[in-house]
Amino acid sequence: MIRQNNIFKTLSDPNRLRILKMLQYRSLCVCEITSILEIGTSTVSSHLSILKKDGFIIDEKDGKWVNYRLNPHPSDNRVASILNTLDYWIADESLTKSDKTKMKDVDRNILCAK
Amino acid sequence: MIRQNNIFKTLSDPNRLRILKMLQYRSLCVCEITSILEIGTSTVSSHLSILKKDGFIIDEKDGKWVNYRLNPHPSDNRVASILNTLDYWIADESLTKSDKTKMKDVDRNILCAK
DNA sequence: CGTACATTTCGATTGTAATCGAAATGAAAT
DNA sequence: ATTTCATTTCGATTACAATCGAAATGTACG
Repeated sequence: MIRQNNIFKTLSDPNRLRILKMLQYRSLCVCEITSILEIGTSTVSSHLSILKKDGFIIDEKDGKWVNYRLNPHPSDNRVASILNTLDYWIADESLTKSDKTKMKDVDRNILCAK
Repeated sequence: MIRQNNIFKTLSDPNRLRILKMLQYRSLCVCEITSILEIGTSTVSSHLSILKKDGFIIDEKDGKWVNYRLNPHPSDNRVASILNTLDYWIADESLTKSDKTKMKDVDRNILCAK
């Protein structure tokens, strides 16, 4: 099997879907996402680079932080379609709901300093 | 990670996408699909059961054959959306084009008898 | 009912993606 | 410029999905 440039592949991972749902509400830095998903920082970074490669998200440097947010102008129509109707495609189940709750309490200044 | 009832997961495999594209044109039995994809029969059967489980396709018994075709009435709205605009979501690249060509020459009566 | 044959199920193998921890990178501040 | 700290990259491990071949199932037909 040859090519693997499949947006469905990118959307097939539950943690990547959780990230997209979180970024609906506001942009987040890597350490915030790490704290909410409770997986390793390097794993989160890897997921973010996959989402970025396909144009689902963009990154913005802010000092020592890197903020990620949903891409407002995706070049791929299909990516734009998904992002415009994210709640239609990705159901709001218990996990994404609790992620949302956690987002309110997350503070990168407290959180990310070990 | 808990749940894995993800239609994107189902759509993430290239062979399953090829199957959906082929079924756009007409229904096919397992041995025809096997011959076109050039992978094992049991593998094809497994892909078909995954596509069926999520409601992308249905099966119809026809004697010793089982014909598979696109589900005309999916209960999941997202599945219906994908199937209604399949060419939008799945680009028609070289592989799916050659699959289409092969479909014309495939005859289950010649093909499936070893 | 027994043979033929399409399909499915099962068990094992292989390939690939997700994950982790450590090391490297890069930016800010002292 | 050196330290601090967020992030990324790298290498290795683990988990899971795709694949295969063999055995089981089910249906038609003689």
